[in-house]
Amino acid sequence: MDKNIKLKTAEIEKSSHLEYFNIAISVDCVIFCYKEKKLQVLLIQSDLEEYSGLYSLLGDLVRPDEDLDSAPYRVLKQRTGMEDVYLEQVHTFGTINRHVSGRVITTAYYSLIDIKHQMLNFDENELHWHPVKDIRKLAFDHKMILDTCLERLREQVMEYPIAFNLLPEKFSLRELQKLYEAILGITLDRRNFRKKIAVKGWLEDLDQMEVNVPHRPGKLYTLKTLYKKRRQTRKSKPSVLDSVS
Amino acid sequence: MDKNIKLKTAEIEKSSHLEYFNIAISVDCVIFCYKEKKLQVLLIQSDLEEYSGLYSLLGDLVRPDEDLDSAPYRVLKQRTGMEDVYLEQVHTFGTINRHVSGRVITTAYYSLIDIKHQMLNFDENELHWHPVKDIRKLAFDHKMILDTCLERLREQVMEYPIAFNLLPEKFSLRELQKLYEAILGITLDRRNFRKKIAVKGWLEDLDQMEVNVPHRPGKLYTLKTLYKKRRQTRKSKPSVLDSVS
DNA sequence: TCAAAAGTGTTGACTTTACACCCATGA
DNA sequence: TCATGGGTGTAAAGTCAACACTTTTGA
Repeated sequence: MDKNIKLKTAEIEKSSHLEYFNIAISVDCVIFCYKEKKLQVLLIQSDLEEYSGLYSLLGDLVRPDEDLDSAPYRVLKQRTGMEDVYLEQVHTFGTINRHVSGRVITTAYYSLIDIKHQMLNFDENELHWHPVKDIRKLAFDHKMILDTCLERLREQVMEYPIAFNLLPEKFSLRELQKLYEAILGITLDRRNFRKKIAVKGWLEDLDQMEVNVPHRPGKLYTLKTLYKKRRQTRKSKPSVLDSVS
Repeated sequence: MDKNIKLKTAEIEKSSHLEYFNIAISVDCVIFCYKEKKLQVLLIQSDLEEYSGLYSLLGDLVRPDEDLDSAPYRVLKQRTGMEDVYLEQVHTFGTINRHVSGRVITTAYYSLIDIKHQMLNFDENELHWHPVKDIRKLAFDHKMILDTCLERLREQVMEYPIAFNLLPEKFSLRELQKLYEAILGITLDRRNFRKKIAVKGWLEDLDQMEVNVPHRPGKLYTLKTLYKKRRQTRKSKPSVLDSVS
C-alpha cells in the first residue's frame, strides 16, 4: 500500500482506526547453536493454555520506535545477553488464525550464535536448547517457521561464510566439517570438503594446533577478518548470472 | 513474539493499546510484465506531496480479515483485474521512517503477469508500465523494494519454471530466450540456452509453428501442465545438498 | 536473392566425485 | 601398539562455455 494511507484516509477513519491498526506485528527468532555435535535451537516453554507442554520460538512484538530489523537484535540481547550476533530475515507469516490471542503477523529471523562465547541469560530458566532433529511439534506455526529458516540456512551455508558464527574463534577443519554435516544432515567426504573450503578462501591459517585432543592434533583456523563483519548490510553475493550460459 | 501477547498483557495495557498496535502493515507488489522486449513494472503516480512527480508500487494495507499472503492477490485483482497470478513473497521492510505518513511495515511481493492475457483495469489511468532499466527513483523506499525483488527474480528464473508466467500460452524458444535476456540483463548463447532449457524438461513441444513472422518460423512450445499450477504452495526445489560433496 | 532467424554438435576447460594410504599423537 | 583422526592427490565423469554452418521462410 503506502499511498493509500493518504488516499484512503476517509475510509480508514470510517472503518475505525482500530480496524486497520489492530494487527500486531512481531518477530520470531530461530536461534541456532552448535552443541554436542548437533545443530540446536533455543526454545521456551509456551505458557499459553492452548499450547501447554509445547515449546515456542523466542519473539516479541515490534515496538513502535524501533526498526523491524532491530527487534530481533533486541530479543536476542534480552534473552541471551548476546550482541552483534548474526541475524537474517527469512520470511513473514501472516495467516489470520496463526495466533490464538489475536491477529499477529510475524517476521521470522534466524540467528547463529557461538554457545561458548555467550553468557546466556538463562536466569528465567525457561530457555532450553533442543536438537533441531528432535523437534516434532511447536506452539503456533513455529514448526513451519523453524523448517523455513532451516531450509534457508542450508541454502546459504555453502555459499556464504556464515557457519563460522556457530563456532568459537579458532577451530579445526574437522570441527568445521562436523558442523556442516550437522547443518546439512548428511556426511561429507573429508578430502573434498577441505578442497571446497580452501577454494572459498574464507580461512586464515593460524599456525597453531589443537590441544587436548585424544589423537593427532589438527591445525587451527579462523575466519579472515574481512568476513567477520556482523550485522551485515548487504552480502557480496556471486551473481546469479554466473550460472547462465 | 507470540507468547508475549499473553505474557506482557499488563505491560501492553499500561503503555496503551495503540502503542503496540499503531503499526500498520501493508503489502507492496512489484508487478513485472514483458512488453516491447523489455522487463517492465507497473507503477502508479504518487499523490503524496512529498513524492510529487514520483511513481510508486501498487500496494494496500492488509485487512484484518485476510491472510497476509492474500493481500497482494487482492491488490492485483483490484488494480489489474487479473486472478491466479504468480506471486512470491520476497522481504519485509520496516524501518521506522520509511513512510512519511506514519509507521508502516510492508511486505514486498513480486508478481509475473502475461500482459496479453490481461484485461488491465487501467480505468483510473494512473497505472503505467515502466521499463525496469529506466527506473531511477521511486517514492518511499520503493526503489529498494524493486531492486530486491528483481534480484530475487533473477536468482529464481533459471531454477524454477516461473518466467513462463510472463509469456503467452504458446511461445517460441527465441521469445523465451529474449525474455530471459531481458530479465537477466545479459545476452545468452542460443545453442547453450536451448540445451539448458531442454535439460530442465519444462516444455511441451506443440508441433506447431510460429505464423506471421518475417523469417523462418520457429516451433511453438508451452509449459507442461505439471508446472502450470498457480498460487504455488511449496515449490519443489532441488536440494541444496546436491552441490555438497 | 536477401535478410532474419531456426536448427543443430563438438571440443576444450573446468568442476566434481570417488577413493586409499601413511603420519602424528595420546592413551 | 593401538585407536583416532590429520593430511594429502589422482583419475574418471560430468558440466559448462565457446563457437559456425546450413536451412527455411517472407519480403
